[in-house]
Amino acid sequence: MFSKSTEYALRAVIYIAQKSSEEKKLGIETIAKAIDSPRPFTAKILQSLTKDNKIVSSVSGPKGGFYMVEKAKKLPVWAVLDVMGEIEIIEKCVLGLNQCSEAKPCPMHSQYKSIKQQLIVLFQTKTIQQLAEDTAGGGIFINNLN
Amino acid sequence: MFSKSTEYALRAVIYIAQKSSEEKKLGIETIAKAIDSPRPFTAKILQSLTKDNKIVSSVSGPKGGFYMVEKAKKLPVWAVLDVMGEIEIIEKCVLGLNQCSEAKPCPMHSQYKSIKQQLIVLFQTKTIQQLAEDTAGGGIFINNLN
DNA sequence: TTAATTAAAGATATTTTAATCTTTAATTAA
DNA sequence: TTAATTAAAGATTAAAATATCTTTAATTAA
Repeated sequence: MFSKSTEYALRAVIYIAQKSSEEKKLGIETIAKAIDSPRPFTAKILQSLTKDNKIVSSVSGPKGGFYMVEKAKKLPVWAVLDVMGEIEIIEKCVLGLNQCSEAKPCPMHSQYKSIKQQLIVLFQTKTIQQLAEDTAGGGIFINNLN
Repeated sequence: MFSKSTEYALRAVIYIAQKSSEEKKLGIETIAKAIDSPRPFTAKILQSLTKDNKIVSSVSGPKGGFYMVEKAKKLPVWAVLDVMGEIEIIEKCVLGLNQCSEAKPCPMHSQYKSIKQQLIVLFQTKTIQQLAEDTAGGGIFINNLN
């Protein structure tokens, strides 16, 4: 459904939310290994999530790394999708029409509408922290290893 | 949700189902104009839908063009998605894990499962002909014009 | 048979996405 | 201050998706 960038972004924030705090920062090496993603590409993605410290925070130098503050962990998954520019993917018309709406619908519109709404609700209500907690419990994974 | 290729493919088959028959074939020019898509690219896409005459049929030469037989019009939208290689997009894990399953789920798995199932049912039950009929009725569109 | 018309096929070009690499800047601790 | 460590930034490369162009083959009608 989403781009590779977004998949890595989601896995990264779930991992960072689960393992980091202001006292315990994580290096890019550690993160990329944990979520099984290409290191330099993951670094690029984290840079965009770090803009304005909105989702991920970072500090350069020794003992530095990436981390998330409690407030950020409580953000919905939607916040990540928004930064990654994926909102449109969910919202846009199945047939790719520029303005497909109630007033001027495509033939899939009325059927897709309710499914789309469920996707939006899911991503807007589910928080990063909830996903991190699920993963911490065990038996739920965010990488391809094993 | 889908690639541009697939969006054009869906719009094209809906139009062809609505306007063509074995006696009335449609030129690529006509089709591309009707669905507001790039002509040569649309031709390429129709070529793949024409493979084995499974979905679209074609005849070269004067009075030739593209058309669909009644049996093909009754195919589900899923058949088009399959040819276009989009099944994976719907089925695959939200976080991009290679094998995300009941046995080894990602943290979005259980929540996304039911939405995914609805998408599958929608595309497997809705036929090309049904979409064509909706469009023929007026007030429902498959292009960006007007 | 010839000319016209149309799709098929294949080569090419452009754009976007994915990924890597190199240099710079920031921070820390010795 | 110096050396080590780490992310930031930007340049570069690679691959895939999107789009176009040109040539060939098939078909029809004059």
